[in-house]
This record gives sequence, C-alpha cells and structure tokens, in this order.
Amino acid sequence: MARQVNQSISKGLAAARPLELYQRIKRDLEGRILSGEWPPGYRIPNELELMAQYRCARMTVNKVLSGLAAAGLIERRRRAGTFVSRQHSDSAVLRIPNLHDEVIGRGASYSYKLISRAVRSPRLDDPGEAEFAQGQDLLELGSLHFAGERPFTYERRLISLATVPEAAEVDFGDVSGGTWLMDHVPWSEATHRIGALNATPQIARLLKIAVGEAVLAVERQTWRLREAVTQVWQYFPADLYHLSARFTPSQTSIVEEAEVRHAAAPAPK
Amino acid sequence: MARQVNQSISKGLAAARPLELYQRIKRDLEGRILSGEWPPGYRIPNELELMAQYRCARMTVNKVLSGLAAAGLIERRRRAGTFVSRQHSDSAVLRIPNLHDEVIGRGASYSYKLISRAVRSPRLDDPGEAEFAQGQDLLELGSLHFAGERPFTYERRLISLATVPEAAEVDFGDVSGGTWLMDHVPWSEATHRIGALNATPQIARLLKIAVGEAVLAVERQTWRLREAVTQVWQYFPADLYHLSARFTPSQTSIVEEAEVRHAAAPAPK
DNA sequence: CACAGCCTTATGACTAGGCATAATTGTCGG
DNA sequence: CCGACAATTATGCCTAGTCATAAGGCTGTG
Repeated sequence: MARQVNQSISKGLAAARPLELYQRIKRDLEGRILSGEWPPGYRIPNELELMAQYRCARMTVNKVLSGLAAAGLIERRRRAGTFVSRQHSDSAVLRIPNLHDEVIGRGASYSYKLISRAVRSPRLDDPGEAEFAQGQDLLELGSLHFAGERPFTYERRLISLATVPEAAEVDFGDVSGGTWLMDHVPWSEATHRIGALNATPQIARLLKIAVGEAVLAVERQTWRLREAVTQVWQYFPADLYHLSARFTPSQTSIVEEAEVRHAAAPAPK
Repeated sequence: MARQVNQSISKGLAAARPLELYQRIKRDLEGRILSGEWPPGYRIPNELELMAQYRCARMTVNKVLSGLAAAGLIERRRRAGTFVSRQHSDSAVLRIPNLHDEVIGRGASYSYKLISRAVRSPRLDDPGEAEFAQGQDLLELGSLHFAGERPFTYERRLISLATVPEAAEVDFGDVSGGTWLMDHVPWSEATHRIGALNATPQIARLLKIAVGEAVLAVERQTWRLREAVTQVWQYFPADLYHLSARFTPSQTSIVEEAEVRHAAAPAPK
C-alpha cells in the first residue's frame, strides 16, 4: 500500500501556495475548458486517467469533477463519460440570450440582417476601445434582428481580432456575431450594463419606432480568460422586450432569459 | 482537432435526475443556512457529526462542505471548524442593490420618503397577487429615494405578511422596505425582470421628469425557501441609473451592482 | 506576571478500493 | 433483415480509514 507521497511533493513544489491540491486541479481543468483546449462537447479524460495524470487518488479527482459539474461547466453521465458542457456559456454562468432561439421559442419567425461590416483600427480618441483592441484591428458589425416583420433589436458589435483572428474570415451575412461567437469561442467572464433611453433618430429609424420611444439598452462585454472577446450594444423597443433573471444560492440555476413580449408594455399599477 | 462530440448534451438542462446523495445533503445544508436556522457565524457540526447524521462516509460530507466553501456559503478553518459565512446574503449569491449604499457610495446625499403605507387584502382580480399573498394580508408601500435633491427611484413594494408577519409592526417612515428586509429576512431565491418604458404622468410627476422620458423599470420578487417574501417595482430615470452585472464561472464573484450616473446617458455611437 | 515557544489534539485533506449504474454490444425471435 | 431484450463492462459514486495541519492550551523562562 503506497504511502502518501504526493503531499510532501506538493509541499516542496508549492510551498508559497497554500492552495489545496483539489483546487489546483480544478483551476487547471477550468483553464483547459475556458481556453478552448477542451471545446464544448469534448469528452474529457476519465477519473482513472486524471488520477494518473495528477498523481493523486481517484476521490480527489472525483471531488473536482463533481464540483465542476455542479457549476455546470461539465456534464457527467455514468458509463458514457464526462463532457464539456455546450451550455456553459449560458446555463452555468449567465445565459446570454441567443436572439435566434428566443424569437423562435416564442413562435415568431426570426430573421437577421447585416447592415454593416468593417475591419478597422481602434479609435485613438476612445481609450476603452484601445484597451479592448490590444493594438490589433477590430471587426465592427451592425445588424438588425427581426421577430416576424418587426425589428426588435439593433445591435452594434465589436470583435477583437487580437483574441479571435479567425472572425476576420467570416462574412456574417447569414449568421449573427453572437451566434457565431457562442459556437466558436468559450468565454469565462462577462459584464453587463443595462439601461433605458429615448430613441434617437437613428435608432428610431432602424427599429421603426417613433423618436423618443423608450428603448432598453444592453451593453455587454465578454472575455476569454483575460483577453477581451467582444463588446456589444443592443437596443430593444421597450414594448417588445425585457430581460429576466433568476437567482438561487445553489448557483447551479443562474439563468437569464430574454423574452419577446407580445402584449403591450404593462403599465405600472 | 479530432474532437469527440456528444450529441445528446444539447437537448437542454438535465431533466430531473434522481439526485445523488451528496447533492441531497448539500441541499439540506443550504436550506438550514438560508432559512436562518444556522445564522451567519454559526459553527456547523463537524464532518464526523454530519457523517453520523446522514449515515454516510466522511468523504461524502467533505465533498459537500468543500463545495459549499467554494460557493462562499461557509468558511472552513483547520482545527477551528466550519462556519456559516457572514456575507452570503450579498456577495455569494447576488448582491441586491441597496439603494442607500449605492447613493452614498457615489458621494451623493441620500434621503428616503415614504409616500404610502397600507395593509390590505390581495386583489381578487390579480391572480399573481393572490398567489403571492397565500390568503394572508399584504403590506403595500410606496416610496421615493433621492440622490441629493433629485428623486432617482419611485418604488412600489408588496410584502407578504404570511411570510413576514413582523413587518406589520414596522412603520417604514425612516427605513426603507428593502433595507429592513435585508436586515431581517434571509432570502434564497430571486427573480428580476428588467425593462424600459416611457414615463406615465404619475411616474413623471413623482420622479420630476417629463412625461414620455425613458424610465428603467425593475421588477423583483424574492423568496425564502418556498415562501414569497416581497415583490417590488422600481422606476429609475434613464439618465440617472443603470444596472451592471459581472459574471465569472468560478462562482465566487457573482455580483450585481447598481450605479448612479452623473453624466447624461451615453448616446449610441 | 507576561510573553514566547512547544505540545496536544481536534479537524480538514487525501489515499485506496469496492459498489451501483447505464451505454454499449451481443443475441434471439419475428 | 430488423427490432426488442439481455449480458457486458466502462464509468461515476460512495465507504472506510490514514495523514498532515494549525488552533488553543501548557509550560517554562525573563
């Protein structure tokens, strides 16, 4: 029966780090998933292989994997194996609404129209944009999303070609930036800013509403590890859209969903 | 890259699996913490005691506790024991913005004014309200929150006296409903709905803005375990307020914060 | 009496191995 | 030839028990 060799090893190597073994393993696996090395749907090594790889006991690996599964990053099925979740970009952390699915789910027909597409250098007068671009070029997209005949989102998006150079090869005429990114780039962090504004003439024209109508504005930025991936501004007519979010402490069911309203905006009571 | 793809994952969230043992234990412990049975700072039974209580192995308990510690609900210290975290009501789960702190944090002076306070029975013509009240009376509050001289929120709130009967004794002239509830009722679940609307005459008058100005509307409902606690509608002038949220998969830093804007609303670029 | 350092021991982290489960494969009957 | 059912076995889940760690007490010295 082998003695516990590993503890003394880890102590010698990582004396400065009080991090527990299973936390280091967890970090490592998270990194592989979020970096894209293990893409969504990938079957990760089983407990026995990981055990050998990290020179630890099976139960330690199991603890890590159970934790990641509870977090929604992976899914485990007996006999089948452990797979990187496809939805870790939505269910695990925050469900970034996929406009296509939202509209279809409400029974309306969805269509998408690309308005503009340009590769350009970041504006020097915009420090936020400069930091986002990291000295590389940006891809800027403007698009409209329709539910039935009505436009329900105008979207302006920046994609960092420093982080996602392959986006430069995509034409985005048929697939929206959000959909393409969700399928190709796992993200690890996101910030949202949600506000309201009165429709400017430009927005009113694009959304086919009156100037001054209330518009819900969502600004979102996502990162993969520490690299900025995309930044997007979305504008919704107030009577067509609202965001909803549900939070529970188990942290497994944090979900944000977007709904397309069919009735008029509910008046305050 | 030779990627092994699993097809059945994309079918959506797991459909009510039989729930493993350690997940049941985890739920149970969460319940005790969130219900207030184990208040913040409480030292929970050690692994040996829990092992006996749940008739399982030590490692199973350890897995649960490690998970809860990673989620931030508890804190573990060798030799000292395991304690319920003091901050689980804000940082661990979701920080429900406390308007008072938000305003003060921005350097503006905060004031609060109660407009109306009434105990009443639920409206029979509102099924949502009936379900919320559970046959008991409701406490309805209307209030304004000011940043400096300007009103920046009009808030209408319902409190379920079935769940929080002691709220009937509070007069809410000095302390807002949200503040009082945060200090007295731990919550375990919350839903948000966020939208935009043009100011109605009533809202415009209260917020001292023009009729038709864009307003950010937040509807929030919270539960303690399965019992509804409160339901609130908040209306913010669009130029004064937006919500922001930051998400990461490590699950430790899920935070939502509200900011008071000082500049005008950023125009779309 | 106060403080520092050693010692005890409660406590959490880990190892080792067996059990239960369900996806796959094989087999039989229509 | 195809579908339903059973056997197989890879895989995740759980139990049992050992080891390292650090909080708090104890002892000895200034």
